[in-house]
Amino acid sequence: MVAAMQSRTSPTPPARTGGRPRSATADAAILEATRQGLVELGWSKLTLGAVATRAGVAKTTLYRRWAGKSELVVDAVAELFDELELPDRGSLAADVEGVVLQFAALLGRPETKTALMAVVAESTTDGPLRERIRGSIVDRQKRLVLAGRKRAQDRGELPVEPDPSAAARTADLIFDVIAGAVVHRALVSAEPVDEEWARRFTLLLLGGLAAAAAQP
Amino acid sequence: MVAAMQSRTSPTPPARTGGRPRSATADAAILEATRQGLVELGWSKLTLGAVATRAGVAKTTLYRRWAGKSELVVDAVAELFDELELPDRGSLAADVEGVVLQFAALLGRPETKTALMAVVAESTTDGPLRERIRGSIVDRQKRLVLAGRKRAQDRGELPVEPDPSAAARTADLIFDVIAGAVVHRALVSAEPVDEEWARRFTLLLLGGLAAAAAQP
Amino acid sequence: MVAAMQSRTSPTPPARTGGRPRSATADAAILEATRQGLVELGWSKLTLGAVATRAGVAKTTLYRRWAGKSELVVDAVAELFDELELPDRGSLAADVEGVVLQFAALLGRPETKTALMAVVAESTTDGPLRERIRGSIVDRQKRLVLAGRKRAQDRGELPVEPDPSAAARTADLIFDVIAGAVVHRALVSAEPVDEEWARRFTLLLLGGLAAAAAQP
Amino acid sequence: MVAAMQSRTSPTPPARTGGRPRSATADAAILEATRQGLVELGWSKLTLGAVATRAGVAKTTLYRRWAGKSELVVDAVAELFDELELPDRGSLAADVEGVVLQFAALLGRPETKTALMAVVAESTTDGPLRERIRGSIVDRQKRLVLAGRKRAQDRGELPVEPDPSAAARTADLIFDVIAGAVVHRALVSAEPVDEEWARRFTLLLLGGLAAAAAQP
DNA sequence: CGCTAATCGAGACGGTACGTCGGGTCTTAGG
DNA sequence: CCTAAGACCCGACGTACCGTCTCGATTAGCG
Repeated sequence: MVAAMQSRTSPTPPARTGGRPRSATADAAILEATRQGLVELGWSKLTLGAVATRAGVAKTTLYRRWAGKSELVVDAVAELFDELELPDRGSLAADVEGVVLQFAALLGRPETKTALMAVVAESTTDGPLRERIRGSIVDRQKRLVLAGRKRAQDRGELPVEPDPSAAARTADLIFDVIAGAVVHRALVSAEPVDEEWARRFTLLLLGGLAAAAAQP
Repeated sequence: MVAAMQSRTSPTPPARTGGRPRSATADAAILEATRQGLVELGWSKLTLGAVATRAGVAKTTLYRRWAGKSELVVDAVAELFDELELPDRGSLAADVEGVVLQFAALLGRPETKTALMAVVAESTTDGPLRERIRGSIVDRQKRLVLAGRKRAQDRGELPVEPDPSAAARTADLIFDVIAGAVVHRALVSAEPVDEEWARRFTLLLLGGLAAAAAQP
Repeated sequence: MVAAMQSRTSPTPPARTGGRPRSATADAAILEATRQGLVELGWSKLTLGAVATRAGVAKTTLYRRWAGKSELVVDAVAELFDELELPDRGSLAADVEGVVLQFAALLGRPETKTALMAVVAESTTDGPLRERIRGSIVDRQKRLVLAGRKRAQDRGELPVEPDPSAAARTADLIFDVIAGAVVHRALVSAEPVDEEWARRFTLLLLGGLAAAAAQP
Repeated sequence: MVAAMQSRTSPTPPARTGGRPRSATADAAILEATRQGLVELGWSKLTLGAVATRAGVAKTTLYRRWAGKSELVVDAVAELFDELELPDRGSLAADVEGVVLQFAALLGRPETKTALMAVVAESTTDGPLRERIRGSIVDRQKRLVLAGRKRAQDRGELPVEPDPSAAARTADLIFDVIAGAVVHRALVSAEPVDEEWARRFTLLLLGGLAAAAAQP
C-alpha cells in the first residue's frame, strides 16, 4: 500500500516562535535507537537513558519530545506497521492469506513482539496512550481490510453492502478477528503462523463471512 | 465447572525438612494484595515492596516464594481465570455467546486487563515465564472449547472428527480465534463486547466452522 | 566616600569593532537581578538562568560578559562594598568603632552575607577568581585603614612610622584583624555586632597597637 | 588536647528497633572519601555520587545518614578540627603563637581550606546547618581559648576575672579575633601565616588584652 | 522439654534507572 | 555585531525499587 499521507511523528507541536529549531535528524536517530534497543534488551530492560546514548542524544532532548517510554515506543513501532501492504494475489482468499502472513512476519520481529503487548498493557491504565496507539497503529491498519473488501467487490467476489454503518461494523469485526487471532496465535499460544495455519484460518473467516452475509 | 485437578499455587516446593513451616495465610494475603495493587496502581506502578506492605508481610517472605513480579502476578490472576465456566444454554451458538460474554466480563476487570497483556509481553523475552503462563492460564481454558465441542456433538450439532490430530488443530484454531478476537476487541479496539457483538461474532465463527468442515 | 577611580564593571573588554554595541542598561539590570536573586535564593540556589530571566535578558547576553556565577556575583556585590566610608567622628577610637559598625551592617545584608563567603570559598581553588576578589573587593577597602591612620596621625593620635614597608605590614595586620574579627563574629559565631562589642573590640585593637608600637 | 569525650558523628539517631543495623565502617569510609574528594575536586566539584563511589558505598546509604553535601562535609572536617591541641610552650605568648600556627596549618590543608568557607556560606541561608557548624566545629575550639587562659592564670600571667559572664564575653571576643584574623589572613588575603606574622599578631592581641583589662 | 532449623518482621545494603535541573554552547530570526 | 529565544549535550541531583543481606524474635517438630 502507499505510504501514509500524513506524518504521525510530530510528537508535540513545538509552538512556532523564535529559538533554535528542533533537530529533525535527532528524531529519526531516536526512533531507530529505540527499535534497536527493543531488539537487544526487550521492553522491560529498555531504558530511556540507553536509547539516548545509543542515539547520540541527550536525555533531555528525548523528554522534550516524548512523555515517556510508552509514547516513544508507540511511535517507533508505528513506523514498522506502516510498511504493511496488500499485494494483489488474484483472489480474496489469497489476499487474506497474504496479509495474515505479512502481519505474522511483522509480529515475529523481536522489536514488535516485545513492544506491542507491553504498550497495550500500559494503555489499560492510561487513556491518552490508548488513543495514541489507536491513532498511530491500530486504526491505520484498517485500511488493509477496506482495501481488501474493495478489491474483492471489484472482482465480484463480494456483494456491495448498501448500509454504510453495517459495512463499518462488519469491517471492524473482521479486523478484530484477523488481528486478534494472529496476535494470539503468535504471542500467546506462541505457535508458528505458517501457510497451513493461514489457509485454515482464511477458510474459516471467509466461510463465516459468507454465512453471516446470508443471515442479516 | 470442574475443579482444577492440580494446585498451581505452590510457588516453589520448599524442600521439606525441619524448621518453621511457611505461613499458609501469608500466601493468600500476598495474592490478594497483588490483585488489589493491580487494580489501584496498574501493572507498571505495582511494586513488590507495596505488595509486601499491603499484605502485612516482609519483602523477604515474598521473594522466598516467587522469583519476581511476573511470576507473582501470573499466580494472582490465574485464580480468577479458573472461575470461568461453560453453562449449558441449550445450543452451541448460545454456549459460544455465553463463554464470549463471560470471558469479556473477566477482561473487563481492571486487575485482569492490566496484568494479562503485561505478563504476555514479558513472556516474549522470557521462556520459563511463557511456560508458566501457558500452564497456569492459557491451556487451562482450552477445556472450555473441548467441553463445548463435546456438548455440541452430544446434541448432534457437530459431527465427530475421526482424526484426533485434526481435531486438536481445529480446537487450537477456534481457541485462538475466540480468545484473540475478544481480547482485541476489548483491549486494543477498546470497544464494548456486548450481546450484539457476541451474536455477530458467533455467527461468523460457527458459519466458518461449518464451511471449513465441508471442505477438507 | 570618593568615587571609584577606575570602573571595575567592564567585565570583559569587548574588542571594539563594528556591529551593534552592547546594551548598557543590560549590565545594570543583570547586576541588580543578581543581587535580588542572592537575597531571595541564596548563593547555592542562584542560577544564571534565573538571573537572566529576572533581568529580562537572554542567557547568551550574560555569558558574553561574565565567565560564570562567581565572577558575576563578585561584580554585583563589589558595588555594595564601594559604599563604605570613613566619616570623621573626632577620634581614632570613634572612627574605628564607626567603620566596624558600618562593615557589620553591610555584612548583615543577605546578599552580601551569602555571596562573600561563597566566592571566597570558590577562590581557594581558582586563582584568577581570587585576584578578581582582591582587586574588586578586598584591597579596595584597605583605603579605610590607610585613611584612618592618616587622620589619626594628623590629629597626633598616632606617630608616623618612618619605614614604609613596616607601615604596610602593620596596615595589613590591622586590616586582617578588623575584617576577620567582624566577619567571624557576624557570620560564624552569628552573634550581633553591636555598639558594645564594637567598643570592646576597638579597645583591644588600639591597646594592642600601642603595645606593639612600643616594642619593635 | 584530649580526644572529644562525646561522639558528634551520629548523624541521625537510627530509632533503635528491628532490622539490619547500620554499618559502622561505612560511616568512616564515607567521611574519609569526603575529605579525599575535597582535596582532589574542591568543594564545588565534589559530588555525593563521587563520594559514594570512592567510599565503595551506595548513594542511598549516604542520603540515609546525611541530608546533603553541607552536612556531610561539616562532619568530615570536624574530625580534623578535633585534632587541634594546646601544647605547653612555657608562656602565654608562646602558647598563643603555637595555637595560631597550628590553626593556620589546619587551614592550609586543601580539604579544610575549600570546605570551611563554603559551609559557612551555605549556613547563612540555612539555620540548622549553622547550628551544626557551631556545635561540631566552632564551639568545640573555644576549649583552646579557655585552656590557654587557665594555664596563663596558673602561671600567674593573667589575673582571675571574678565575673564569670565578663570572662565568657572576653573569651568570645578573643576567639573571634584569633579565628577571624587567621582565617582572613589565610583565605581572604591569601598571605602566609608564618612565625613572623604570628609573633606580630600575638603581640597585638596580648597587648590589647592587657590594655582592656586595665580599663573595664 | 529443650534443640534445631527454617521461618518471620524489619530495615539497611549495593545497584540501576528515573525524571528534572542547571551549566554552557549553538543555532535560529530579527535588529 | 548584538539580542531574545530556545534547543542542544552533558553531568549531577535526590528518589524509588530492585533483590540481597543481616539482624533479633518466633514457631514448629524431632529427639
